[in-house]
Amino acid sequence: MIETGSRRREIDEVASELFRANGYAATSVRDIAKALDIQAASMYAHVASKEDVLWSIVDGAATSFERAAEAAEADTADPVDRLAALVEAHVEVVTADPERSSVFVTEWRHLTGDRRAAIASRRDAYEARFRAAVRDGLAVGAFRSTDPAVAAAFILTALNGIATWYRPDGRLSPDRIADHYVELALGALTETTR
Amino acid sequence: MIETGSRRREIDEVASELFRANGYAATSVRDIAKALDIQAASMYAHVASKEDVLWSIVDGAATSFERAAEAAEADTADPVDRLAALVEAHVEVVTADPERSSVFVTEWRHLTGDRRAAIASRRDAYEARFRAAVRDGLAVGAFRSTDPAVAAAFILTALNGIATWYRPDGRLSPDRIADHYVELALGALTETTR
DNA sequence: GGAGACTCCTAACGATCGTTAGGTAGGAGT
DNA sequence: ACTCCTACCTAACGATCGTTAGGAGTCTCC
Repeated sequence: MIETGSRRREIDEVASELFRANGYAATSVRDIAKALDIQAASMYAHVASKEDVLWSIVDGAATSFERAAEAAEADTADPVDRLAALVEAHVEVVTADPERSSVFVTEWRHLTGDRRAAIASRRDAYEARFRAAVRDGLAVGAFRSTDPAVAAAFILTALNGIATWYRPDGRLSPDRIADHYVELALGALTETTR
Repeated sequence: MIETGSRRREIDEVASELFRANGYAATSVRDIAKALDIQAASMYAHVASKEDVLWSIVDGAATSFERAAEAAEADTADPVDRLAALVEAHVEVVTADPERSSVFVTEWRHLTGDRRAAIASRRDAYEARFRAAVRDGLAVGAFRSTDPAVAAAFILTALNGIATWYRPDGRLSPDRIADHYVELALGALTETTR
């Protein structure tokens, strides 16, 4: 077998940090091994290939986002509340594991073949949740007239940016960031007094 | 000399496309040369190193953003109008050259030494323009109470996302995108009726 | 105490990387 | 005619890449 052991998890952790800091292509297997104080060849007792490490990280992050979004949508019927819950859930996932999230957002394109296609469509399905919330909000007259695709892209890219700059020891707690982003995202869509 | 000739500009164009599509680290000098139908070694008649190509692209893009922001700020005294002008200018620069802009946003970290530090501080100065507009808008009571740093990051990362998905032959014209984003960005900050 | 899983080692493979050396052909300016 | 410049070539350099082969300790469970 090749997928067991706690070492496997350490590899993902260390690799996430390196991939976020330097990018997947600029990080060598020897870099990851060095951070674990082992030889590069020893990596292959735990992993079949470098791309497998990326896949494991990206797949795990994608699953986290999907599960959080599902839970957020489950107990909110109102479109506005649903969008707020989606934003909050996204912030929570990102801040809970910024390395993994950042790699998911920026490095998934280095996957090849079926895996890349699978992530591309899962990303699209995830974005569709936001588009649907915007569309439904428009339908009930809660949001100012706008293009759902543009609005969803606006909000989602803003959310993904958090993965780049967030640091656990920073000035802002995950909760405060979530509050801010919910306010900003909903504010962008609701009627203004101007 | 090494910096003249129109071939030099073609290198930047082709390299921008490849860097945006595959990333700097995953793009070889031979890839760029192949797209120009020349040998890899022939690249070095025009360019001193691979990093020089990245620098030329990133420096050019940074200058474009700086100039556009300066012009946008020049003829707008009101903070709200100024933020709107900054957003509009940013969208214009991105849509005018999405490849270059995308490389600027995502690949600048592969620069090394002084160049990397210089771009980091220029990026920060650029972001400071947005923070200042938000802060000034708060001061005159035009914006809902918020954290200027968070709000600026929110808007800027949303703006930078355009570089990733925008295609000149897409559904939306640069003008329509600019209008949408101005509306969304200002809406995020101004008082709502809720 | 033997088996099997887990972890890591040294050594090396072929491929590809950025880059340099040295040379050639054609055009422009004198 | 001569020289310079631009633009490209072939050939090759040392380094580094992801990965494989083959072996060996340590641990747990029967």
